[in-house]
Amino acid sequence: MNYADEIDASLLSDIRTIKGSLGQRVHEAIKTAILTLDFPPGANLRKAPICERLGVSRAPVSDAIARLASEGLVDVIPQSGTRVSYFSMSEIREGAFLREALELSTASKVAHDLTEEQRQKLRRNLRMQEFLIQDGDNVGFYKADEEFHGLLMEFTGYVRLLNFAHSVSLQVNRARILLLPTPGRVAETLEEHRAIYEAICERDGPAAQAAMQRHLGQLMPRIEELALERPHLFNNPMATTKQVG
Amino acid sequence: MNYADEIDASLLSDIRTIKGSLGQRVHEAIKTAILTLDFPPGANLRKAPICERLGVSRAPVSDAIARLASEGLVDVIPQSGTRVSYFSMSEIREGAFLREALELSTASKVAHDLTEEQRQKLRRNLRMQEFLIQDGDNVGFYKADEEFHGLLMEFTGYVRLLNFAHSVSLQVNRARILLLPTPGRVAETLEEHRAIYEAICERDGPAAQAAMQRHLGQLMPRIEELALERPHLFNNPMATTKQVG
DNA sequence: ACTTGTCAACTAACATGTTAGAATGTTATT
DNA sequence: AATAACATTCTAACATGTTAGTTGACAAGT
Repeated sequence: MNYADEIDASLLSDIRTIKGSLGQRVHEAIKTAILTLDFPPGANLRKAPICERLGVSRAPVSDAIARLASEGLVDVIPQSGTRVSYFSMSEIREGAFLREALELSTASKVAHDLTEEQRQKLRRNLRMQEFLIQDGDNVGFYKADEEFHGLLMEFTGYVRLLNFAHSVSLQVNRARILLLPTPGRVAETLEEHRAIYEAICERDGPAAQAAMQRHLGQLMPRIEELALERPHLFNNPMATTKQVG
Repeated sequence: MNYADEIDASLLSDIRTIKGSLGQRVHEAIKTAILTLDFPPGANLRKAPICERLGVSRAPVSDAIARLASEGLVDVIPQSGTRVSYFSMSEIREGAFLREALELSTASKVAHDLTEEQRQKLRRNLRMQEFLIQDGDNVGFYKADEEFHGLLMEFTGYVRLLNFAHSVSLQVNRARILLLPTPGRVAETLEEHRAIYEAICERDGPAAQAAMQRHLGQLMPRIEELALERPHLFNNPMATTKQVG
């Protein structure tokens, strides 16, 4: 009854290039493998091959697994084993809700106390987005998009907010990686960013929130589609894979 | 240069009464000691006395400390030691911001899709609050207050939201325990809860958010006062204790 | 007095051995 | 054939030994 859901530890990146303690390095390496689907949902995460591949003992690997469990990327079954967690629409919806909550409050606060210097940084970022679209650089645009939201959170003065937002939307982002970029979407995204920017510049908190809400509201419907197209990545894992090859 | 900031492991509760793995039990016991200030900010958290007191080896204690570190209750100094974290106004302000973000989105969503059954539960809770105030039961009121907010989050259908809210406001709550209940405050609180309830019943999302914001806005000013009254609990720990005995 | 360097003591981080519970396959029983 | 008892084999959880980096005290030099 083994669905070939064993991990291939050779897919783990070399931890010697990562900073921090061994525990942190191992955590980082496994996390990357999970997010890139090298370790697919449902895969059995066994310590022995990981230790062998990375050349470390079980202690730092246990440490890393504990971190992954607290992030929700793996499920530890007591006294039995550890498995890469399936995509869960309920978790993803919840993550999207939490992220929206944080982004809305962020937009409101930044609209309230934006400085001129901060405004210029946003302006520059938007110009960069324009350029990257014209250049057809989708990967670059993705990063600029992330940076736009990161800048807003940075401007709140709450230094932990950005990390927090990342952790709540981790499941959402894991699923988002699977979304193929649709042609017109980048241009729309830019327009939505512009609307947020303009509301903030006018110190209009509610308008900034509304614009942000419209922007974020675009994502979930596309992920809901994904769940129908590739059900084997989601729980319940009993669903058979017939549609997609 | 030791400011008598050594822990007294005998203050740890017996872990035999707690459920879960040893790691979870140890975590729970230490967490309680920190939140009750039995382990004061700045205290050196040494493994040996903890192991001795609880009758366990270092492994589950290390596990517990890792959890505490991820919650921000302790600071691990690599290769050196672990200390109970000081109260940090920046962390507390940030926690309050995050909690507000979650509570506002929660209030809005619940106002949107409240069922009659849910309305009745809120109604019952409010009646209980009234009774407890008349009864002079402050501790009971505190719990009913928590339950009120818990109910709202439960009604969103997002099962992890409540845990999340707890974790973000952990630092806020740790400080809140030190606030002495001021006489008129409970009655005011009840009024604020009522305003939230009524806005929600009228399906008025923005009004529910506004009422929630007024409610939550009462807390931080009192904590800011606390920071001035008892500076030795906060960083920086160099501040001398002269005012309070 | 004020650095600077050495050393001893302490601790987190890591490695490894041990225990006990869960899953799975096998056999015995009906 | 279905099922219940059993045994085998996993693994997480736990215990304990080892390593290496940090800290602080004290001594020596300025």
